[in-house]
Amino acid sequence: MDQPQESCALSLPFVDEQTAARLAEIFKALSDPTRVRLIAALCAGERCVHELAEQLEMSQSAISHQLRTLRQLHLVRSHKEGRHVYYALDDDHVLTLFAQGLDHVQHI
Amino acid sequence: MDQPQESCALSLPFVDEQTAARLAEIFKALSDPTRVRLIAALCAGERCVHELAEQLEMSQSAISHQLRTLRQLHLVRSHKEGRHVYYALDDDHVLTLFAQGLDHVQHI
DNA sequence: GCGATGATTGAACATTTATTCATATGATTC
DNA sequence: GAATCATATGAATAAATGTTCAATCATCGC
Repeated sequence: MDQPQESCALSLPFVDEQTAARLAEIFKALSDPTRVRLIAALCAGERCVHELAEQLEMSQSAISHQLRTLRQLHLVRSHKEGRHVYYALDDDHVLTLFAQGLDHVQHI
Repeated sequence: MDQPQESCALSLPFVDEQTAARLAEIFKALSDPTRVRLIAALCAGERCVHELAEQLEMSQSAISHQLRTLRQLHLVRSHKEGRHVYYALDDDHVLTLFAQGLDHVQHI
């Protein structure tokens, strides 16, 4: 508490501009309520677009746009089955980050 | 890998709209490169505004504005000493989140 | 008090962002 | 082939965001 500098110096030796930018980019992916809800929904398993739109009570178009953002950031992946496109979480990286954020929010 | 839904259902039972909003708000705090660099700088210990401005090579005004954002989100706290205002990380909550994000970025 | 330094504030501006709307593409069913 | 369903896309709009600029407030040394 009194000396945060020492407890941090070990794990965070140096953050250059590029690292800061990439870090910000990752956090930005989770900085929107709609995207957070999408990630949360996909935690229960893969879903197609109109299922997500129904669950979030938002337009299919809005959901599709946000899914594209998440896809471009490699947070979700998609595969086609007939006329449906199923989305799922891409890797566990962001999931742990997400869960930890949730932990913080709920434990206050 | 094959069944992300099951590994998640345990830790993420339900995320309502309010929780999603608060979660997004926390991540949003770290979604800007300047704020990330500020947090990183403050990991080395408390700093006054013009030190931070020097280190980040940005105007004092820009830094002050961002510090206000961080202060309002309770990520940093400040105290006055003479004409200097020293900023420090507020709690460890966000630090662990920050460190984990950094971990992800660096281990790819 | 006066000038200089450190910090905050508000307005202005440019940029980004999220959603809506309309439209297009692709696949299925009849 | 026509109609329908599921999705994607692009333009448009409104809202939010980050930085700059100018002005202000507070504190220190002279």
